[in-house]
Amino acid sequence: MDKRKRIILHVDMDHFFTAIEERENPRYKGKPIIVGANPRQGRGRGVVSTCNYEARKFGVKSGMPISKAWKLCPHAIYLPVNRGLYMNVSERIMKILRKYADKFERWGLDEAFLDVSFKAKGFDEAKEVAKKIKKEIFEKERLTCSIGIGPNKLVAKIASDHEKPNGLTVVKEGEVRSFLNPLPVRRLPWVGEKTEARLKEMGIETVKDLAEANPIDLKEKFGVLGIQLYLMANGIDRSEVEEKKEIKSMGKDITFEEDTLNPKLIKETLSKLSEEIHKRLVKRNLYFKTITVKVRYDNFETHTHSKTLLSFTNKLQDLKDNVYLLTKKFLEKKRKIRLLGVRVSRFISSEKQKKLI
DNA sequence: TCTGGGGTCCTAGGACCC
DNA sequence: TCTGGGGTCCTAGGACCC
Repeated sequence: MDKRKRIILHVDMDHFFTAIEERENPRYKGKPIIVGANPRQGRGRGVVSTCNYEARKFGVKSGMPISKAWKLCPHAIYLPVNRGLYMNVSERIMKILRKYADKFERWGLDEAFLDVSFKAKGFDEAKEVAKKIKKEIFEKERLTCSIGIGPNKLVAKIASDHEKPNGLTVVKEGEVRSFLNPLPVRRLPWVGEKTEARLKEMGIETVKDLAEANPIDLKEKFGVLGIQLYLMANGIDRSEVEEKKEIKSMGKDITFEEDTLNPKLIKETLSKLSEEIHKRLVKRNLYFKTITVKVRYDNFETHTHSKTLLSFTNKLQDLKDNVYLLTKKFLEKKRKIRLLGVRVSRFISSEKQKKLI
């Protein structure tokens, strides 16, 4: 085990999707831009994926229903999610970032962790590395990012969010406690709406409250997460920066424009979803074993049915047959369907599969 | 004639991340 | 206000094996 103190950077691109759209279309500059579902004059059913700072001035936020965004800011420029474009830009940025790291971990399209413990001797040098990174990304891609530096991933991640956009926040070991203590628990990773509410019931609202809570109580209430929460609140995070190796599952969901019971539409949609997933499987050379179908009814109630096959397959027909079979169970309910989803999991690579035969 | 204990796999649901 | 689509991980019960 290496005893050297760790120095971790978290790089977070500023409002990534809308920043790319602004760059590609200079005439959008200075105007509110919202990337997400089609607003359909306020009748759209998706959510806001990303919005720029001009749109945020009107109260628009990511994750918000697109219909609400329309009410707040009808004159914004509404754009669909151009995932292919963002993925290309992301690839180039990750390539830049990787050069600066001893160890590298991509986190979604627009974030990454860099362990620079060897490349930088101390936090001051790490700060210089961060400045270089920002400079190179801006020169090559005309995009800005916010960077947090800390003794572990947890602190780096929270630090990158501290000052945005185009921020740079350094939190050294000795400063971790005073940095974290005043924050609301919601700022910690894995604390979402539900966990925040349950903590509040226990009288825990700030990170300081959580750090001073009884870990036994937390473990009882939250299981593994309870221990994790206690450690995080005390600034402890030993998780390594490491690139995730293999994908665990692959799926596609579709929300209908209107809730439906139309058997023809349902069958066609299931076919399309299966075909899309099959394409991605072939591209990655994967065989799968488990199929899951997801249905969301008109009242947002969501259920899944899944089936594990006796052996691995990569055949489209196997996928479709099982998807239809699993969906049948849902259709018997005669309730209108809002969303359909198909997911496959438990993979094996084609090379390994061939060895099995 | 009332039944152990450990391990693994499968299924369903739910919270959370970006 | 009315809730996307891409994922990961955890929990809990039941089946099944030895």
